Amino acid sequence: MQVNNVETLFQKTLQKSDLTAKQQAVLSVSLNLFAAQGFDRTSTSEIAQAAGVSEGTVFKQFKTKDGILRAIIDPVLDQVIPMAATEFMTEIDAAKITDFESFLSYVLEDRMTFALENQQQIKVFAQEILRQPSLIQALLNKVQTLVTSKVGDIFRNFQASGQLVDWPVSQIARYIVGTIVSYVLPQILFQLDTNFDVKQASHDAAKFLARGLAPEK
Amino acid sequence: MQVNNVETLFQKTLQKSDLTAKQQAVLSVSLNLFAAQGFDRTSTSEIAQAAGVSEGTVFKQFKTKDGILRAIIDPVLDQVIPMAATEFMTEIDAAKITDFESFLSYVLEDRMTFALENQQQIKVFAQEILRQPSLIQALLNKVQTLVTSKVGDIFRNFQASGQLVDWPVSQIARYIVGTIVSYVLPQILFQLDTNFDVKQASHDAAKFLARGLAPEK
Amino acid sequence: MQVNNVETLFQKTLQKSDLTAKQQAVLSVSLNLFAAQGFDRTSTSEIAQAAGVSEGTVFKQFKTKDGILRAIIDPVLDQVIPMAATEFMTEIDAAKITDFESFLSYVLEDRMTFALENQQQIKVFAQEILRQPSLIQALLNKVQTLVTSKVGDIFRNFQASGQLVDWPVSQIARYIVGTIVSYVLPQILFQLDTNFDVKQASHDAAKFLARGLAPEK
Amino acid sequence: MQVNNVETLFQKTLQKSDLTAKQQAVLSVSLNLFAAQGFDRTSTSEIAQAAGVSEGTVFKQFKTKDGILRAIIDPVLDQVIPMAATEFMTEIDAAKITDFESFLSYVLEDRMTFALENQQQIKVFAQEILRQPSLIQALLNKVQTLVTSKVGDIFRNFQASGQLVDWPVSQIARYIVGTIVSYVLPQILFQLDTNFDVKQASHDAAKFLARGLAPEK
DNA sequence: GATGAATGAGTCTTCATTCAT
DNA sequence: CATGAATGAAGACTCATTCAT
Repeated sequence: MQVNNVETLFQKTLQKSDLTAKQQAVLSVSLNLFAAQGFDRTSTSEIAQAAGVSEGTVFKQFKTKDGILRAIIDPVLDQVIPMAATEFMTEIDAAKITDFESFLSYVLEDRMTFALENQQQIKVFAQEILRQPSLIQALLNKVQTLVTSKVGDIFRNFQASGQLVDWPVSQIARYIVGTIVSYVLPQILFQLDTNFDVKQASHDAAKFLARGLAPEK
Repeated sequence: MQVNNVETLFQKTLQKSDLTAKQQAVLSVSLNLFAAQGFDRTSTSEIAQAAGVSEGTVFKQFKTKDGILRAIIDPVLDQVIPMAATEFMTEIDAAKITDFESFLSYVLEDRMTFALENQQQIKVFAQEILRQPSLIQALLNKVQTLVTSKVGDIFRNFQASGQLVDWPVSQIARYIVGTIVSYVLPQILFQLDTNFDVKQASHDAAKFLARGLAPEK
Repeated sequence: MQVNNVETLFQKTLQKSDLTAKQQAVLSVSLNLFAAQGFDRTSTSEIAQAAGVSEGTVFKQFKTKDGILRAIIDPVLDQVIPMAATEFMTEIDAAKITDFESFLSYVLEDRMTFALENQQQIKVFAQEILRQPSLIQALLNKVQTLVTSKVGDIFRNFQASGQLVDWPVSQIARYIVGTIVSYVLPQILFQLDTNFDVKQASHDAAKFLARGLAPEK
Repeated sequence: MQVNNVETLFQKTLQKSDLTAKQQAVLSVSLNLFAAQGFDRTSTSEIAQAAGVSEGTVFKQFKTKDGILRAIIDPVLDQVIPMAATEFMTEIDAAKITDFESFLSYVLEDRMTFALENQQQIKVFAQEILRQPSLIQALLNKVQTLVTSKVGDIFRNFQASGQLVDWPVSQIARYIVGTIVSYVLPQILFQLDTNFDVKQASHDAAKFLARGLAPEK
């Protein structure tokens, strides 16, 4: 399993861009500060100081404070997420898993790991979504064409093989996502970076979901 | 079923307090503004204007802007939530539901309705939690003593009657809460106040949960 | 002769308005600073300091720096100028001067005195006009209806009595204004507040104009 | 009649100087921007962009922003104006005009054309003079030695031939300049580049001035 | 000579908070 | 208790200027 780390991909995106080392530092520092204390509670002078640059430098590149936020969010939305989604779909295909519970276990572990490894970005996104819910639509749009059809196919396969109940795709997806969130959100909120056993958690959750989503006898 | 509406309870709490009409207006307006645009993006002058009072009045009673936030959150935390929890527990007892799926259906409908009727407060809480996760601990602490034992008892009853799998209480609760959230969060974020069928949703979710949490054969 | 002093009228306008003493100080100080060193070269902190108020006070009332400028220019445009024009017209009527050169002498002295007594406002206006010539149109519009017809009547009277050449009103006015400007502008620019003899100047200029504008034999 | 165009002379001066093409572009662009929107409202980065050079280049040659302004004003003051004045004086001499009104007509047309063809420079000068009236003294000083004596001679000639009233030179000059300004200033301010008939205007004004300045009978 | 990233002092503006009336 | 003018610290942002490449 090769989980996609947005952070890593994000860094690569940065380096590909023509940003100088200082500008990259600004973005990197801003991400951390925004995640830790929120966009509104982070001042540009704070960013400048933490990045070791002058305040003018911050604005030279990003024009406005919102520009910094966009410079963090947009590439994730435009490049990282689609890239990660593609990789994820490819993996699933390659894994050729025919047992639904194993499939779930695989998916859950992958996505939980993904979420835990990208807590910062997720926190920034979460804050942003609270004040601008349209963002989630933008995010969904990016993934939709790719995922929807693919996920639909997979679900239909499992339904055909008698392992998945005949409910709408959206409903099934809802329960799966809800379950992932129920594990991941507390971790992110409380920074319980300690001994969270992803393997155990995904195994438990897969068992629960597999049975809740088994076909009605 | 008598769902507890925080808003109503909140208003009652206000009236019991010795706040003047203007002070109550300040709190009421603040709640709406905080929910709609966030605490940091709401200025005290905006509050004053919307409440139809002078800027000085806003501070007369609450001392600071944070004081307003606390005046909104604390009573909910200290009085409303416990009160609601107590009522909820009493209801459950009174309902004397012995069928687990029916029980779930009842609980889910009740809590979904509760959440949908208190979107404002929940949004303010959500924002506040993102920047101060300890709040969730405070909230849990308030409910814990009351709920934990009670919920534990209930779960153990259903386990004893062979309707509920023998997993830890926390894990079972996690799945139930996760499922509720998966229905309620999108509604709150996107303000889809239109035709959301709580009855249908709780019925579907109850079925899913009942099977996912059925004892292993 | 009762020359209208914009400054005095301006002060009266201020006092009639509901501005506090501090806000009036802000306007008064701004007028002087803008005149002395230009709008762009005057910082709001400089204004605050000179007015003996905090910087916040400056913005409390006028919202923006441009708001201060408008608070200086607009009342002059909307109230003072029309008022002054009316008074001026009334005076001319009352004077019942039938000799054209005497009339010119009277008018020139009056307007020169007016200009010299309101150097500050004129300087601010001049600067503003250079970057926003439409202002002059606004000014003309205020005075036009009142003055045009009146001035036209007067000129036509003098033409009828054979004392004024039969040129278009606009051309005649142009020469008169140009002559006034040729005396007044240097005074304002160089602050030669010393011994400028308005009486002598207006007498000389009146003689020049009366002959230049005498009917062709 | 060969009217002197400062712009052309200015360009020649530039080319004579050892400025590179880029530096010349900076000056040329600065002149236009300063005239259009004022010195203070024009940023050096704006100049750099409009001139198609880097921000550093702007300062390489002229050291400071004020340096650019001086690089525009000084050559005009030091070389262009004197050169133009000399040419003008030579022309007048060569024209050998003995009729005062014809003389005025010639001079007025020449200077009006000059002013209209150099609106940009004049606007920059006007702005600069408002904040630094000493500039006008500098300008006068440049022209004075040359013009004063010459103009004095010419006036005295016309006075001797009984065509010009016996007033001080400064007063006569004042009326002539005032009349020119009364025609030219509105044109420059309102950019009425359309059909302004210089010939007609100078003819009208010459007639007015000739009579206003005729000797007293 | 030319570049443009970097600088940091300075600008306008906002806002929570105070206090005399 | 209520008012709203006043405060001043802090914020986002601009811009002339420098300097290493």
